[in-house]
Amino acid sequence: MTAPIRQKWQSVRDEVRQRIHAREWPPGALMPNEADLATEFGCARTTVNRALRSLAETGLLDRRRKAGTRVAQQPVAKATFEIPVMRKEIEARGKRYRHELLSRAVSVPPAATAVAMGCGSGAKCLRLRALHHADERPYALEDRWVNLAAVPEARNEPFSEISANEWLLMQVPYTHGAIAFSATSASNAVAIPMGCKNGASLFTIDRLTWNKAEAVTKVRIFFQEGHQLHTLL
Amino acid sequence: MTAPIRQKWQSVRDEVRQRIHAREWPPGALMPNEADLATEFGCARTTVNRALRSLAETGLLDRRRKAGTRVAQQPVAKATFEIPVMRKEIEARGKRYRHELLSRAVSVPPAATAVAMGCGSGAKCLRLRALHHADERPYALEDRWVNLAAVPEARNEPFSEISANEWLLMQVPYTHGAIAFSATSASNAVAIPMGCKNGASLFTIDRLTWNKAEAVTKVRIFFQEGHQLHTLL
DNA sequence: CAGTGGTCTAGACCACAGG
DNA sequence: CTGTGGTCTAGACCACTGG
Repeated sequence: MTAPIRQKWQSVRDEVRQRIHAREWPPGALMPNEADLATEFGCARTTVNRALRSLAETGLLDRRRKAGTRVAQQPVAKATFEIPVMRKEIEARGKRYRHELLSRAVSVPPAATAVAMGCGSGAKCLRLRALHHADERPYALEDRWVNLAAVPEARNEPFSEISANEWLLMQVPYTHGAIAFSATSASNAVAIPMGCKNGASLFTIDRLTWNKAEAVTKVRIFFQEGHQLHTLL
Repeated sequence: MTAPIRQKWQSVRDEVRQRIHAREWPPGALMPNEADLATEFGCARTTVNRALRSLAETGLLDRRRKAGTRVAQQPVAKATFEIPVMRKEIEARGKRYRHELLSRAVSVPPAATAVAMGCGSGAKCLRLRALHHADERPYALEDRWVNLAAVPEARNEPFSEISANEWLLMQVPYTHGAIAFSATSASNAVAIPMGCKNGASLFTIDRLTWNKAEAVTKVRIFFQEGHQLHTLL
């Protein structure tokens, strides 16, 4: 069923992976060098290099100059998650998306937030709280701070029609960010709009976004009870 | 402070990223083709290809044959997490690691588990429950099913000294797997060994591991209250 | 059909770190 | 010092797909 792999570097990658799984090259073993493998596989060294590099990126191989390439002793699992725009995530599940702005106000964030964003302790930020609905059922609650020093245009944007989630992506480029996953217990302020019990266990994403040296936005998203984030290894 | 980038493909990647952030190539815009960029940057097309490929992998670019390379309209954030062996994770935080086996029994898993693992409904599995301690405080609770048809050696392994986590990694290769993150509410069976309140909100990882067409193990790990999983974007 | 990205090659030079 | 991976090049052919 699966189409045969035509690309040579993928064949090499698969063959190497195969040998590792077959214990031909057990964990910790030193593999032949690139030039020898290229000869054996009848291809250019560049091709072997690409294959081995891709395996090293997944953590299966450990490569060092002069020391050579070794099979990792304890491969560290690397899981890559895609964090799509909320609208797309919901529509991809075949549900209808709706965005509801709960509150919008300019204020000075609490000290902990200001520190995390690295903006002055008296800096004005725009705070937005919004619900993302899937088929009219609350799917996620978003609690966001937007740094007005970095994004002055946000002051004039109502965010009633378009979610801050999407608006920021369109308007403001970002250079880097940090993200954290955790589990939190629903407080009243969260449980009431979400329609879940107080104390319910909610999957939570915290995300901080920067543009150069300036924090753009900090957002915490609470997902409805039972929400899971999946991926393949 | 940061060492200058010597590799040309990284310079090209950074320059392209720069232009995108500067709106020189706004979202949706069509970029010049590889050959033209190679001329402009004074390098081989291969080098440009590697730079653009790396940007496409992070979701910033959208590349299609004949259609060319475009800046993504809504870059999908991709977060990569490393899921290390529990021992290393704890020791990396400067804490002392200890593994405690709570129970070990051979039995037939519940239907839902058997289905998820794709083993026959009457298949014998080894069930292990264990605590991972950090400085003698419960750090995570592991609830695992090991498919004895795939790993018969596990029947004779006590798992008192070495955790199943590490033993399986050493003994059994795997070809692929699935992983899911969620938030669960601590039942009594979890809360008591973990020393947290019943109903506490716990970050939870479910992981299913396969070797070829055979399920090797299914594990659910509950982390102590407040646990976070971090990464950079 | 034809333009674009995807890949492969043979050869070269270099940075790094082991011995 | 020397072997190894990391990178770069110039050129080539190919697969895919938009027009």
